[in-house]
Formats: sequence, C-alpha cells, structure tokens
Amino acid sequence: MFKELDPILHSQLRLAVMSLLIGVKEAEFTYLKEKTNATAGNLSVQIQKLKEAEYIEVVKQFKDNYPQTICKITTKGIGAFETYVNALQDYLNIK
Amino acid sequence: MFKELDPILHSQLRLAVMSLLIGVKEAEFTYLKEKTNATAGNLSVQIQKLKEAEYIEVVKQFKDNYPQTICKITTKGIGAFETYVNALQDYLNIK
DNA sequence: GTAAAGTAGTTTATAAAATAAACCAAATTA
DNA sequence: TAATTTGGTTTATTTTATAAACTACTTTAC
Repeated sequence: MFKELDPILHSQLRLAVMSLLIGVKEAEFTYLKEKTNATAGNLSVQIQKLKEAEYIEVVKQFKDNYPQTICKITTKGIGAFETYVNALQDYLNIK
Repeated sequence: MFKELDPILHSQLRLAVMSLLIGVKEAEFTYLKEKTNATAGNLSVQIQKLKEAEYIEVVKQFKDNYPQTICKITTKGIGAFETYVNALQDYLNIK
C-alpha cells in the first residue's frame, strides 16, 4: 500500500532544489537560494547531502572574482526523483 | 514559487494515517498500524501529534475487554490535507 | 490458580534531520 | 583603511523520527 518515501528527497528544501534542477539541469547556489528562500547555511548543508547521495553534481569555481557553486542533477537523481513522486501518489489519494 | 509544506503532514507516517482516514473517516489504532506497517510506539506518538494539531479526533474505549483507540479525521484535518497536497504539486513538477 | 504468552497500547531514550547562528575569506564601496 | 557585501562553510541547537522498554491488562495452557 504505502511505499517507503526516500528520506533524502522527503525534505522540503532538498525536494525544492531537486525540483528546480530537474527543470534547468544546472543552477548556481545563489539562484537556488533565491528561488527556495532558504538560508545559505541550510542550503549548503542540503546540497552536500544531495551530493553525497549522488543525486547532484557540484562544481566549485570562481566567477568575476567571487566563488561560485554550480549544481547539476545526475541520472541517478532524476531516477530517484521519479520514484519518489510515484511513491507519493499512494499517500495523496490521487487515483 | 514553493509554498510551505505543513510540517505536521510532511511526515511519512502521519501522512499515511491521514491518507487512510480521509478514505474511511474512522479507523482503529490496530487497523492503522497494520496498514502503515508502523511500530505501535511510533504510531502512538504520531497520532498524538495529529490530535494536538486537531487534524484528528481520538476516542479511547473498550471493546471485547481490550482497550480500543478510534481515530477520525476532522474538518480542519481535511482542509490541511488538501492544502498540503496542493502545495506539493509545485515541488513535483506536475504541470 | 498460576505461569507464560498475547493484545493494545504509552512512555522514555536515542538517533537523525532541519534549522539557525556564528564564522571565514575574499571583494567591493565609502 | 574601515565598513559592508558576496558567497559561502562550520558548528550548535532544536525538532523529528524511531526504537526500545514498559504498563496494564486478557487469554490460554498447564
């Protein structure tokens, strides 16, 4: 009846980040921060968790003298997201 | 863009309980435990939280000599569930 | 009738997660 | 050159989720 909900994705901020990345395929830390209204600290932690899970790739570089963190969803991440959305259907009574 | 996800509902077990209660309108503790595969302890705690939030009503009585806990969703609970489901759409990219 | 096992939970303790606050390093602006 | 801003990270605190232990019976088996 109720499938397990991937705990990595069942988090408001991480889910929002994944949702954004699915759309754009690549995004800056600052962009994600703005779109999600998260604090930088929280976002930093959650991005690391998504990276550890290999749901996203993170590249750190410099742009116009400032550090820049770029995030990109992985194939694994896309799959996990789809599985999560699917599992959720059971909970939402979307028949 | 991303609405707040009600933290009371954004929990796997509490969401499952609410999902079940929306369907049947009234259910025993043991039924919920069986359907959700939760441990009794976990379920007990989560039911109390739903009750404190006034998303469900809980009646304790005896049936065939044994204690029986009956849960019933409230109007407030139904509203909260619908709001939650709605908010989630943004995160799931269901266009 | 009493010991063992089962029912239906609750309470307490522990682990994991989310969040906020503090901090760091460098760049910019005044 | 001091203050402020950018773009973060790290650490500490609070909140959640979960598991383990416990309570209060009832039923079954001897």
